[in-house]
Formats: sequence, structure tokens, C-alpha cells
Amino acid sequence: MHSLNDSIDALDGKLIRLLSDEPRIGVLECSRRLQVARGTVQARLDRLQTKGVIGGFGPQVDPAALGYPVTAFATLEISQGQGVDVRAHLSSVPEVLELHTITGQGDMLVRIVARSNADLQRVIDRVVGFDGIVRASTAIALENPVPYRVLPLVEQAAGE
Amino acid sequence: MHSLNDSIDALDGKLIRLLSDEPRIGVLECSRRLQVARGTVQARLDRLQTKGVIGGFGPQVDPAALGYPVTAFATLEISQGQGVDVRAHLSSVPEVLELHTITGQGDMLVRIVARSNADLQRVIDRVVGFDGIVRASTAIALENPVPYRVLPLVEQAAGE
DNA sequence: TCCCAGCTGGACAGGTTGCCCATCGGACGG
DNA sequence: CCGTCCGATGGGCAACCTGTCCAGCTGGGA
Repeated sequence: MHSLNDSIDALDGKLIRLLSDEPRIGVLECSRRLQVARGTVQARLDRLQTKGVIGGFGPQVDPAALGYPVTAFATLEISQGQGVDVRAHLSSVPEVLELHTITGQGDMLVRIVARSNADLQRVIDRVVGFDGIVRASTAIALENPVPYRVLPLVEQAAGE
Repeated sequence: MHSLNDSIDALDGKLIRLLSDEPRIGVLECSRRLQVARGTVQARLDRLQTKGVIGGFGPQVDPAALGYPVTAFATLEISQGQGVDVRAHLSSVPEVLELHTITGQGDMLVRIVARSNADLQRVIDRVVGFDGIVRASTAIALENPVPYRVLPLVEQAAGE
């Protein structure tokens, strides 16, 4: 029935949704809500974590509440062969929350946060003040109509 | 000592780091590791959640493990006054994981995932096939040298 | 100096976890 | 058609953790 190539099924989907809605509930409570045996929930959770679908249950920290309410995205143009050094540099900056390499000649996309618009200047200076970064263009995030979410995707994957 | 304007202190920082590293441990185990009383850990956790620093402990789902290994970022140019409709449209697409409005005339930044490069075409068509979206430019994420992280920021905020 | 918030250590009942087992059912291959 | 295999079930067990009290201590601010 199940192989390692299988995607998730409807029960997995409901389980993920349930845990997303109310993370504090335990395995037993899940089994009650989903009308299945406790062992089943435990087995599903183990399998989801083994397969990597669920990475963990770490605390979701809000940078804004930490004092960093400003988010910005910077596109960096990197000179040839400097990729490794630039990555090391960027990963050493706490305000760099995420870094992707993207299509385009030596381009990178960086997500950064700052304490204020004024502070953003300091962060940008620190980010781009490094040999190997040829050019940078920054866009400040004004609003976040769709915060990061995965549930709709989970339900689509579970519904097949 | 503490007011609502206070940022987090060193103990809060250690607590967040500990829970990030080993999310399965409970309050009691935290108190043992941090060498403080259980009540203290409970009080700190309550405060962090009340202040919004910790949003929750939901499962961290990996889209790649769900069958969506391709990530892309699209910049959309929106015609005047169409913002609301475009947001509604984008939030109805499961593959849209995140949406920000950014500086620049009517621009939006969208994070999308797809099952394959070929499938990405389908997703993009669905995303941009909507009145009000004037132009779209897409960048495929090739690598992710720095996955989303907050811990360095937490430690900086806690270290003050 | 007094006051107060925060931390401590302890206690309690109740619920939950991790783990074991025997059984049942459907899916599959022979 | 039958045997095998795997997942789900329901039950039970000891150990543990949670939520919630409490009294006492300490350090900093008024």
C-alpha cells in the first residue's frame, strides 16, 4: 500500500492541519479528534518525520516581535567565482534570514530584516560591503497579504 | 524589571535555541537543561507567546518532501487599483506560499513552488492569468545556501 | 528602608507518553 | 483460492509530565 514514494494521504493531511491549528495538543487528543487509534497517529507522525515531510515542531519566532519589523528583499549580482565567499559572508549576518541562488548570471536573492527603515541602511551596507558583490537592488516589503503558508499545498497533496 | 517594551533576555534566548534544537522535549526537561525552576520556564514561555515572539509550535512542513521541489520567486507588476482582486486571486492558488507587496509602482513579490520545471509553467500561467497583472518576471531558485533561520537574530536580540 | 516582581523548591491529582501485545482486515502474489 | 504481509485497532502497564497551587527568598527601584 504505502511505499516511500507515496505522497501523503487524507489522514496525514488532516493530521497536519490539526497540529497546525492547535499545536499544543498531544497524540492522544489527535487520535480522539481524528477518530482513529492512538497507535495510528503515532505511526503516521513517525512516518511523516522520517520521510521529512514534517521537519520538526520548533517554535515559530516572529522577527517583528523581536524588534525587527522591517523586511526587505535584496537581489545581489555576484562576480564570477566569488559565490562561496559571498555565501559565507551573508550567512554571518544575523539579519539575513534566507538566501537563495536564482537564475540569472550569478544572482542571489536575500531576505533581510531591520529594526527600522534607517537601520535597514546599516544592514544593507553590511550585506553588500563585501568584495564579489557587484551590484545590489533592494525592495522593501510594505505589506504581507499572504504570510508564509503550506496548508493549502498540504491539502492539495493529500486530496489526490 | 520587565515591561512589555522589553526585548528578550539571555534566558529567553537560550530557551528558544533549546526548543529549536530539540522541539520534542517538554517544559520540565527545559528547566533541567537551563538549570532553572520549572515555573520559570513556564512563565517565560507564556510571556514569549503572549508578546508574540513565539507564534506557535506548529509542524514545519517541507514542500519538497510533499512533491514540490521547485521554488521560484515572481515579481508582479499590478495595474492601479487592482491590488485587492489580485491578492484574492493569488491567495487562492495553493502553490503560492507567500506574497509581499514591495516598493515600486504596484509591485508584488510571490514565492511559488511546483512539482517540476515543467509544472512551474502551469503554476505561473495560473498565477499571472488574471486581469490586473501587467507583467511578471520569474526567477527560479537553484540552491538555498541559507535556509530560513531566525536563531542568529534571536541571539543578537538576546545578547543586549 | 520598604515593597514588589521574579525565581525557587516542593507538593498534588490527573492526564499523557512510550511501549508492549494479540487480533483483525484488506491487498497482493503465488 | 489461499497464505502472507502490513497497517490499524484496542487494551494494558509503569513512568513521566502537566497544570496548578503554595510559602519563602532575593535583588532592584521608589
